[in-house]
Amino acid sequence: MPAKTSGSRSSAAVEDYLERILELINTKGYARVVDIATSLRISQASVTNMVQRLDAEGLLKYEKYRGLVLTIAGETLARNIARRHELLSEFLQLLGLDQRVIDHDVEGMEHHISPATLRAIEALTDQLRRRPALLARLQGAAS
Amino acid sequence: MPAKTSGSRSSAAVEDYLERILELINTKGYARVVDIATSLRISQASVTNMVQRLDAEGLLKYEKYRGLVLTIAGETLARNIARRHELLSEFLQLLGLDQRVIDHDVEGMEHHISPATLRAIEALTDQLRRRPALLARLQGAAS
DNA sequence: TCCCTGATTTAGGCATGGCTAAGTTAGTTA
DNA sequence: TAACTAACTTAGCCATGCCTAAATCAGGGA
Repeated sequence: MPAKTSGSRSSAAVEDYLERILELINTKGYARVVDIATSLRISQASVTNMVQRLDAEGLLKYEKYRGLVLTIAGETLARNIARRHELLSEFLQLLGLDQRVIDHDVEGMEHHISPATLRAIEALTDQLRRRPALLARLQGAAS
Repeated sequence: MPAKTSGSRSSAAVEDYLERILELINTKGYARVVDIATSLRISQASVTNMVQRLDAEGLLKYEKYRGLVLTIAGETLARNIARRHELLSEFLQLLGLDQRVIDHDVEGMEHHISPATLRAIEALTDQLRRRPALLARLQGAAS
């Protein structure tokens, strides 16, 4: 079986891991198993398992007991996932929703949004930002 | 353990079943195992399994080899799920997205949208409908 | 250097929600 | 009414991803 690189859809779990790993690397400079586990609120054992799988899929380089780094493919994917997360989050913020609701909904939705839909939401967000009157009207309706 | 009625979050799978069952009942007058299976593109055995579970959860009444009907709780829930699906679908249609993309994304997202977010999107949809100029600008960007 | 401890890994399970194969049921048809 | 067949159910299995408990590793201090 050839190494799976850009093909083969990533699962929601894989996307969550990559997103957190990139975030940890960006903020702390590295991503240890214990940090990933804490951040995702899952056990360290589960993280070890998934990290081995991500290594097998070529999304990161992993050395037992030592640590891990994202591959180019993994980092590119992680960046796209992070960007999607941010765009959705900004869109919902514009609608005046509570940040906890936003975090919950984005976490659930983000794995199911196709590129075309994301582009459309991005364009909509841009337009909404320029229409404060419209926004004011919307934010009255939110929780 | 008391019968679980309105409490306890439904899984995405449960929501998908209820949505299809209501749709079948509305269009054909009944929902047989074989119809549900075909509609959801899963095996009849899987449907039997889930239908028994939905019966145990009080969302429908099921008689072996005979058929099923939604309970009040099940129908209410199914209607809410269907409405959420429609609202999301209409919103994405307004953005000018391809119907196949819409179907795919809504199916994925719908189970993760909270009531507050749904209300906000509903309000946004209402406002967008009144602004053809804005819509025209958006639909240029979509695939 | 030896040991202690926190970090990590392995082993073995569990729940969800799919599947196929092998029966069972019941309505239709001859 | 007997049998055929489509619909349905049961039994047993699989993958994904999570878990806990029990090793194992590695770095720092005595």
